[in-house]
Formats: sequence, C-alpha cells, structure tokens
Amino acid sequence: MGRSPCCDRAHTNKGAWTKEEDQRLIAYIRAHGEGCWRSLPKAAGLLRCGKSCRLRWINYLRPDLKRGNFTEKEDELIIKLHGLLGNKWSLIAGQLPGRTDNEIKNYWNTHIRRKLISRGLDPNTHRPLTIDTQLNTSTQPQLATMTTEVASKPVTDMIEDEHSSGISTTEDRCLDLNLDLSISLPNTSSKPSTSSEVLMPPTAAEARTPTSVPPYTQTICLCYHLGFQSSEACSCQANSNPYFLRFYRPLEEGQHME
DNA sequence: AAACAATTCAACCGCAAGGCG
DNA sequence: GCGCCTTGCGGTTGAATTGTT
Repeated sequence: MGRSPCCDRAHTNKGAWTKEEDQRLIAYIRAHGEGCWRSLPKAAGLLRCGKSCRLRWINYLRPDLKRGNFTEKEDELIIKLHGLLGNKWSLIAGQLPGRTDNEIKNYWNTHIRRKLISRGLDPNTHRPLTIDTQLNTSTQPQLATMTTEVASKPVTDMIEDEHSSGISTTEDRCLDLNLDLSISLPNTSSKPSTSSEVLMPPTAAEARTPTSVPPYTQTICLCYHLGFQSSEACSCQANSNPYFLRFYRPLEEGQHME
C-alpha cells in the first residue's frame, strides 16, 4: 500500500554528491538543458533520483548562484518579504537573484530568527514579543493579506500611509502595515495612520459594506508595496483601473533594489 | 589534545499542485 | 471529471564543521 517510491531506491545513491556526479549532471544539463528530471538521471548516467538531481542543480550547481554571505540589505529584504509572505521561501528567493529558497530558508532559521528575537520581535508574526504573547494569535502571517481577493485598503493608500508617516525602521513598518489583517474588505477611511496608532481590523459591519472599492479582485504589486519604484524592481504598473495593479515579477539578472 | 556541545547547511522526505491523456 | 505522473515546495534530518570546556 501507500505511494510508490519516486525512484528505485535499491539502485540509487543517497547522501553527499561526489565531484564526478556533479560533473555528469553539469555536463548533461549544459548539453540538454533543464527539465524532465524524472528521466534525467538515467540519461545522464547518474544513480540518483530525479528529485535529488533537481535539488543539487538548483541549490548548488546552477551557474548563476551567488555565493558568500548575505549582505545587510539582503537581510532586511528577507525580513520584509517574510513579513509579507510568511514561509514562502521560493517567492522570497524570487526577489533575491542568485539565492535559492533552500539557502534563504536555512539562513532564516540560523541567523535571521535570532536577529529578530534580539530586536524583541516574534520571527513568526514580526510583532513585538510581549504584545504578541498577549494578543496572539496565528503564527501564519501575511500572505493571506496579499493574495486574498480584497485588501484592507487601496494599495495607493497604504503606500501613501507609509511615506507620510515617516516610517524608517523595519519594526515600525511591520507594525504600521498591519500585516496580519488577513481577510477583510476594504477600509473606506482614507485617514492616514500614524506609527503610534493601533490598526484594528474592520468590524463585521464594515466588512460587509464596502463603499469605495468596486467589487472586483484587487491585486497588489509586492515590489511597489515594499517601496521600490516600479521601473527599478519590477515592471508593474497601475492600469486604467486604480484598484488593479499587476502582481510583481522576479528581478532580472543584474537588476538592483535601491 | 580530546571530548562534548552548538551550529550550519546539503540533502531527504512527504505532500500538493498542475498538466495531460 | 478522474486518475496518473511529474515537478516544486516547505519542513526536517543528520553529517560536517566550528566553538567551548
């Protein structure tokens, strides 16, 4: 019973890759390109399962991988993105050229978690530890906010809020964005929030009666929301409908964030 | 120098999503 | 619509490395 194994375990190697295996894999992908991982091992003469080959290539052998320590900028970007996306490592990696999801996940667990804790923030919720323990709450943060059909307020308002409130630190920003609002209908108020103001989810009545936002899906440009200029980090632009922004695309090779 | 503890990170595992017949 | 297959993702493991006693 149960699922069949992804490969014939009796005839596959496991554990660390040898140099020879690496060379075979690199040579094969250079000649034939990526793809069809299931059949690749046999074709390349490797006693590995396809999954293992894919992982080895993506996380270690790919020529465009950036090696070395994470920079302070990368740290902060990961923190911001994690605050918005949660443990969506592949999405986070998509914003960090040359970094892999596995690398970022490991880095998060070994370095950034501690960094946030030392700042007095809960690494799961990005909220102050003390408040979090009193109010809390879910540990799965903010992706729902970004991908649910309706955000709490128009993106333009949120950006405006951020800029006008003079937020400068990541901690402030995390608080001010009310990142765990999750599923809610538009907040009709355009009153800018301040960093000292406690943002509350809309009441049930408010949630049922959107007044200023049309009832179609609202999609958010993540790059823009993070404060990047659209021409720098992505190609997102507002279309004719002010409530409908295209979702982000990953950075191109050589693009910069600042 | 040796033993032990802590940390790092490559690799594995199981599951879910998506494509296809 | 259904089932099978492949791929990709996130959580976890464990060997290797580094630090401490």
